[in-house]
Amino acid sequence: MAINNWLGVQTEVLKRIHDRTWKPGEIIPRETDLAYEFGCARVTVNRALRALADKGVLDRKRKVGTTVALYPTSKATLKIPLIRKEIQDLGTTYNYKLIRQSTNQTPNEKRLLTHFSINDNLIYIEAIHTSDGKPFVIENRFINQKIVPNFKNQQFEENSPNEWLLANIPYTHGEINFAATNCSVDISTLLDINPGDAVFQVERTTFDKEEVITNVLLTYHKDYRLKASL
Amino acid sequence: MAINNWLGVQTEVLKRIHDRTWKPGEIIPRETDLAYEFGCARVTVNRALRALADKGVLDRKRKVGTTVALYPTSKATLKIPLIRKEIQDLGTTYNYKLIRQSTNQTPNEKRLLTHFSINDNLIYIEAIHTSDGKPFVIENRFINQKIVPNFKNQQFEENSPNEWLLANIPYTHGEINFAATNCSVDISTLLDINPGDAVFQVERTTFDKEEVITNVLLTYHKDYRLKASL
DNA sequence: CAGTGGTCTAGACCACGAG
DNA sequence: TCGTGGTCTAGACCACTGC
Repeated sequence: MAINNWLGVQTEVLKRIHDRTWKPGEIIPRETDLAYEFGCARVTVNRALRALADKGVLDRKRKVGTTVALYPTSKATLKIPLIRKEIQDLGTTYNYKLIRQSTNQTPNEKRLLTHFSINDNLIYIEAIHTSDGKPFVIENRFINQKIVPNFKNQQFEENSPNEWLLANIPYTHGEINFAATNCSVDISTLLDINPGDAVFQVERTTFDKEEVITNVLLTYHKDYRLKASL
Repeated sequence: MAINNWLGVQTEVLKRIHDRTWKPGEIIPRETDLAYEFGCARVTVNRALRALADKGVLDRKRKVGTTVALYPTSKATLKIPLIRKEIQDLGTTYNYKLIRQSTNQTPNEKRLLTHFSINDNLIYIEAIHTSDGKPFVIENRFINQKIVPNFKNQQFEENSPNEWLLANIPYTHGEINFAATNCSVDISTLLDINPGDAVFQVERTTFDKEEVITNVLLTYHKDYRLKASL
């Protein structure tokens, strides 16, 4: 009869939320009581409830207790795969091509000034990733030149800077923005679509503590869908 | 000298990954050894490493050991707030207005057939959420009529169906899709933008086990940005 | 101050999976 | 087979927070 593993406890708790034994906003029994009821250690109950609180299903507060969250739709997990892997997972052939590369750039777009200062030296890279030869996404990337001291011009000729950065430059955190834009003439030519077509853009900035490592703008082909799960 | 809490262990591990004592792809010492080195219990090390594995920083495999992930950019957390809360957090006034509502609809769009079967009875709702009176997002929602047995026509006159569903209909999981589209004439009129402008769309479907509860398509005003963190 | 969750410990056994 | 992470237990003390 005893539930003696944390996943079992989690399932039972979810069941009770689900059948409305415990309703949204209501307080549920304290860990000690649940442990007694389930016939397991309090730590086991704690692990189960903590996991649910992480997911946003429960709210926990010391001294007050654990309540069923009023609005559990709070968090979604988004897997951000390597572009190469994303394309290969579609069963198609991946290809990377460098379009343009330059050094000693200064931030020349508004969005960059959020992250870089006006005198920063940046490496600029423009590249395209293709799936079975068809344009998949355009990459516009700025890299803080300080963090690539021995930069060579051949560096990103063959390989995506993203993969090189991930393997060589550790980061502490990052920001991502998603948006929709009417695509410019330049981009539409590269993606082989019409100017003005709506395209999905992802802007990602990664940091090493306070310092910006890189800022990248990815402009996807127009039928791209990003998926996540709740 | 001892590190005797899991956050401390986590910090130390991150430090070593960061200063490249442990490089991407490399195996790190086993839990027992780290516990001995840090002077704490193995469970404490386990908790720290498990948390990092959840974040995608480490890969763990039984019998093999723990390795530093090659491509740590794997997961981002995305907070999906209530629209009302999102608007109120901007410091603006929130308003909800029902545009149209009908019952006994059948799935009439391709995307719906992924989730509903052709004979399902659905409630359809079209509504607009405004921020200081300006259009913010259009909501097109289908609700499985089976799960709202006592549906009244006034139900969503004053309040967003989303909030009602969250508080009253429990769900087990959901899917989210993000896309960019050129907006239609109808939508552009509602959002007060030009037809063809690129708009950000979020399609969300929630399930109660295998059964679909609701499918909603949110079409945001054109300058909307969705943010997430790594 | 007192009640609740948060965490640590030492030892034990289990489950997966590489060889 | 057997090494590694995964988990459980019982008991203890800590930390936050409402009263």
